[in-house]
Amino acid sequence: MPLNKSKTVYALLGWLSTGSFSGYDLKKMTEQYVGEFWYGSFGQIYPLLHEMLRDGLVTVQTEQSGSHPPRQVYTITDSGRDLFRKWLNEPPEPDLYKSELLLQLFFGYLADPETLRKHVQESLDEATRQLTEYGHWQKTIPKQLANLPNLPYILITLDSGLVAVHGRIEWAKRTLEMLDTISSEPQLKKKTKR
Amino acid sequence: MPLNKSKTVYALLGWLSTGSFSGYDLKKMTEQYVGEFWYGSFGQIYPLLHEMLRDGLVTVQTEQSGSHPPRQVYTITDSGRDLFRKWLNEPPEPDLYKSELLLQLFFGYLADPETLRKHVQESLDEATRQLTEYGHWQKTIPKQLANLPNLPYILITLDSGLVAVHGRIEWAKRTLEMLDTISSEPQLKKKTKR
DNA sequence: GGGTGCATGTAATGGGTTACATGATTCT
DNA sequence: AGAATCATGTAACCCATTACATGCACCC
Repeated sequence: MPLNKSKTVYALLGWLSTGSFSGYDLKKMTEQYVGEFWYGSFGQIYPLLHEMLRDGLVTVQTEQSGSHPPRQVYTITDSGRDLFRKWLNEPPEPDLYKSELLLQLFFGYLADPETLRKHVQESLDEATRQLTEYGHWQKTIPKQLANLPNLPYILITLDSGLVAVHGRIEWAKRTLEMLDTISSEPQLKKKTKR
Repeated sequence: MPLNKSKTVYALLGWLSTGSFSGYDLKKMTEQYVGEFWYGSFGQIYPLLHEMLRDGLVTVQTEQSGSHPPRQVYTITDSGRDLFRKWLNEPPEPDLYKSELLLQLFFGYLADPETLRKHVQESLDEATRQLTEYGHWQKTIPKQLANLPNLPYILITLDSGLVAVHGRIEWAKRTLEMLDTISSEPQLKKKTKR
């Protein structure tokens, strides 16, 4: 249903409206700063940049750098800026969310309770790991990007991640307890046929 | 990166392990009960069912029904049950999440603050609407599905949805306030060139 | 009369991942 | 010595959406 037609173009234009970058840079920055809610592989980004060049949204400068392939550094054009601004003010498509874990839990009565527990535990671990990472961002971002005009907006998206992670941690803990009570209830306990 | 190779097959097998259903039924049930974290279009489900039939995971019975195309009612086979159970105990791939709204907010300093506010407000409205819907489910599901063995598991996934919605509401309210303070700060206020 | 729901299906298109190819440099 | 990082790109594949085709029944 939602979210297609390579909105990733706008992620790239967004970065390019703050400076000139190579495809490699753009991939890395996207991963680091917006990876929680947006991403694109090299196999997607490089062809996209070529299309953007063809459509006059960006220009390239080739930087010879001795070894490895020369850096192709892209710069946004006025027409690229216009398109980007137009998109910024358009209504966003609804979020996209899919979870294999929840699908398994929904039909979980047919699964081995211990295995299920293990997967929820792993989800909790991952969320906890992310929480400490967010704590790190909250400390360093205001210093690193203090000069960028979009600092308050970055903090908004950071907040969104934090709320989501807190929620997942809460839920996972509650779910672990629930799974314990389920598997200890004798009438629901699985038996190998006797 | 994550989540492909039509795990949707398992959503279908999940339902079919509780009874026999047509493609149309499966689409509707999936939408209603697991739509928050899983979905598939008709254009995906019908061909999938044909493949599953070919692979011996299900059988069909054709129900003549006078008007409209005859219902193709699918029943899971033992081999289908085996495959489903195997999947249930396999580690799930990480959740997939994408948000165009957050991407716009991240680069929001270039946007019209009022428009951005409007989109966040719409997200808040949608979340609020979902909250009342969840309240409805919490009341009706225990009665409707009391006989199903997976009731406690359904409540787990419901809880997950509730936590997420509460988080989104919290965040949206906080974000609206933040956007207000940003746009009222004179040094950051946008000006049409004078 | 027109919209919605029932009911199945196919075809075109597109979006995106994964894998591959290449190869020097730097860190462990 | 071997892994990771820098750096760009192409091709195969595949998953999924969208649009289309068909047509009856029911409700407003």
